[in-house]
Amino acid sequence: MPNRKPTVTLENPSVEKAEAFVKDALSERKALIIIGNCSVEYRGRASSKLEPGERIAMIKEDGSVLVHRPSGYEPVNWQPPKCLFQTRVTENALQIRAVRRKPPESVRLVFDRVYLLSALSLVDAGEFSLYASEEDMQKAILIEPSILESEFKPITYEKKVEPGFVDVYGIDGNGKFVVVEIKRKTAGRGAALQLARYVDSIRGMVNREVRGVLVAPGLAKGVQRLLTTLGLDFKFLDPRKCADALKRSETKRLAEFFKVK
Amino acid sequence: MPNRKPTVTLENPSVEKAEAFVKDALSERKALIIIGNCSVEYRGRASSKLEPGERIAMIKEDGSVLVHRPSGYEPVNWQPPKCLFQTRVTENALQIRAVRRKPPESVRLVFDRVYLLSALSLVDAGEFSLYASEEDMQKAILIEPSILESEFKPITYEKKVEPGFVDVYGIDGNGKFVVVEIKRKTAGRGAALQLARYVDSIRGMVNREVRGVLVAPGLAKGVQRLLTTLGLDFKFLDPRKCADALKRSETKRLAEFFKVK
DNA sequence: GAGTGGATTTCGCAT
DNA sequence: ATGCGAAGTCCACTC
Repeated sequence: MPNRKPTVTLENPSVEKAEAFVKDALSERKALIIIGNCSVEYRGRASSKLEPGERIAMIKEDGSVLVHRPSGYEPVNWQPPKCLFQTRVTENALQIRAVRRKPPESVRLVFDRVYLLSALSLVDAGEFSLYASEEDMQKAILIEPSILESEFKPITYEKKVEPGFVDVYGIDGNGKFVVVEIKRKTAGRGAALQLARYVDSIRGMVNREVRGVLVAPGLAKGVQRLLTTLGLDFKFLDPRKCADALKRSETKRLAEFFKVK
Repeated sequence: MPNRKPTVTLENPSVEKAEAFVKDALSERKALIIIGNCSVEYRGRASSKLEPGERIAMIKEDGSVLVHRPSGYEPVNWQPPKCLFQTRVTENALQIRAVRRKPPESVRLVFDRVYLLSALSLVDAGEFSLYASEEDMQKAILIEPSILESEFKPITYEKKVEPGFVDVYGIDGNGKFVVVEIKRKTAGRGAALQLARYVDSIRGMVNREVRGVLVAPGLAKGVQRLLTTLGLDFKFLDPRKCADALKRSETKRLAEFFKVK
């Protein structure tokens, strides 16, 4: 397509022009942005009424609908994908009804004024990848302990109150007790000191040698040295790798493992 | 403001023009829509990377950010309100960073092409009211049984598998057992027949007279007659009224009542 | 400020 | 198709 136009825009159209434009865009399965003064009614699992005001409405290619106020992260009204649309002009207002079955519900937008209308033909094949959160890193280690170190056997795990730390306890190949401290970002001095405290407190409780391992995708400057001083180990672990490990493990096994939680 | 302009729009601006426009809009706390080819990176509780593609980005007056692909109800990337922004041009691309503390996270949008840019000064004071869902109607009756009928005492309630029906059981002022069938919309023949079946099955289990009451904001044509034939009662109950009842009852009491669930 | 429960949750995955 | 659990859930409200 040499002459594709990603956006076709109309400013301050008459209600009639807007109707034609919207009908056209919807029939071509284009995404649509409508900015104007509107009221909204919803009927379905619940009901709602939104008194007139200036908002941003978005209809997407898959038939989802979003009505956004000028503030707030969440849409004030919406409809999930696969809606069917009905557009018409009533009492000099542009009316759009979005209906879906299962569950049966509908949203009706009534614009008495349209400021901006834009039909979008967007091409988006970009891959989206979400890397592991801290909790996921913990999961990955529990499921595939070898990503920490070969022969490592996790015993128990714990979710700490303090943000930024999630722990795993286990036994290493030499029978030593291992305390694992996980950090999803570059670990600073605080992480090392925190871990040192845990190791110390556990030394008094366990009848074995105790090792401390700091797990993170990187170390801040000087922390490596601090770790050595404190007698702690460090294991480089990229969240991406954890994400991979989680993907590898069948979800089933994962679910079973964590349903105790 | 006699000459307010709700939307100021720029089509296919150069990256430099876009930068100036965005900085301006952000400094004036305007809402902003940016449509173009972009990649997105997120770092925070987790991390994510979104490869380039054509998307709709929205920055709202409260500093929330939404990045929408042309399909899907949910934003692919986002940031809740109260973000701080940083805008600049790097390698001929418009870069916008939205940062927030607590939790510390950031989203970076990089547009190498902007198709449409619109700064919005929207006025939206319209009130939003959400009326009761079917479950809410049930709650309302349990909390304030008098909205069903005076002297009604709920005993137990049940959430049915079938969509569209939620039940309450109780005793009325004459000591009769009452089966309540709730419907949030105009009740049809099916509702009446369904209720009749329940009443019948319960008559065999309870050592009292059993009444059936259909609760709904309206009846389809001919259903009133059917109810009479089946010996069932009808109670008009507007979801709005239930919503009011819920609002009246302190949330505390409500929470306590339903934490058993 | 942290913890808790609800949502027109939505979404994905297993049954 | 249905049900169950997770989410960068978000959000409102209690402690």
